[in-house]
Amino acid sequence: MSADIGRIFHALSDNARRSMVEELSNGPLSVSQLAQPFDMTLAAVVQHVNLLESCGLIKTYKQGRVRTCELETTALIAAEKWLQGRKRLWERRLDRLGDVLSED
Amino acid sequence: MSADIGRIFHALSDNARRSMVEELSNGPLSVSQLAQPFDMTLAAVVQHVNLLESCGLIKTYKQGRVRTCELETTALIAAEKWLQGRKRLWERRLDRLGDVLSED
DNA sequence: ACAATAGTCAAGCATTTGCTTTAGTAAAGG
DNA sequence: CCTTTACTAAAGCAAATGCTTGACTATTGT
Repeated sequence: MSADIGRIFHALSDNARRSMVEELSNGPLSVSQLAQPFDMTLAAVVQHVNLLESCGLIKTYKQGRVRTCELETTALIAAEKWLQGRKRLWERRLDRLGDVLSED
Repeated sequence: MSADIGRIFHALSDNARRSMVEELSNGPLSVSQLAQPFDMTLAAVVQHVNLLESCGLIKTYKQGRVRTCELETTALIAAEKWLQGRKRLWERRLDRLGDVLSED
């Protein structure tokens, strides 16, 4: 569970993979379509796609010879929740601190 | 701006650094205190702290010989916003798709 | 049947990452 | 003053990462 969070953040730390996720948030694309904006081999793009799928950021299905990639929100939500959790703890602490300071 | 997002995600992709952020969300700690739970040299922890600070996840100030680390929410919020943005686009697209399908 | 398209697999390679060790500096405490 | 504490800076190293190339498979179009 919390080990997966690391893999999600790692996936999103790469500029190319983050761009791919951005493209896919506008709708599904084939691997070749996804590869088009990038100055790298199709083989490299496939490796990125595999990594994105393995950590649950995208889902893919193949029909005929074309593999279609589609965004999956579950990993996105998991990462969001982790960030919110840290922020919430921090803010709650500041609130308690404020309470103590405003005592008379 | 969007280049920084990559550095934030990269910082959070490491288990040790993510644990440090988790610890710091409960309140500020000195570098030595922060290092205590980890099976690694202080020098290694300092390197993590430097990286966390350089991408805006934490803030540090030194007084005497002790350097205190404190969580900063700005980077946390930036990452959260990016994730929300992707999720929102994707969900809006699903909504439009639903509208088209429910036409009579 | 033959070629073009779409993707896959494996090996190899330069760079980056996460550490370590060693050698320092500066502030506190006895 | 001398030692301990808290951290820092630099060099080095093994493992991981992001690519490439080359060879290959499976589907589609002519």
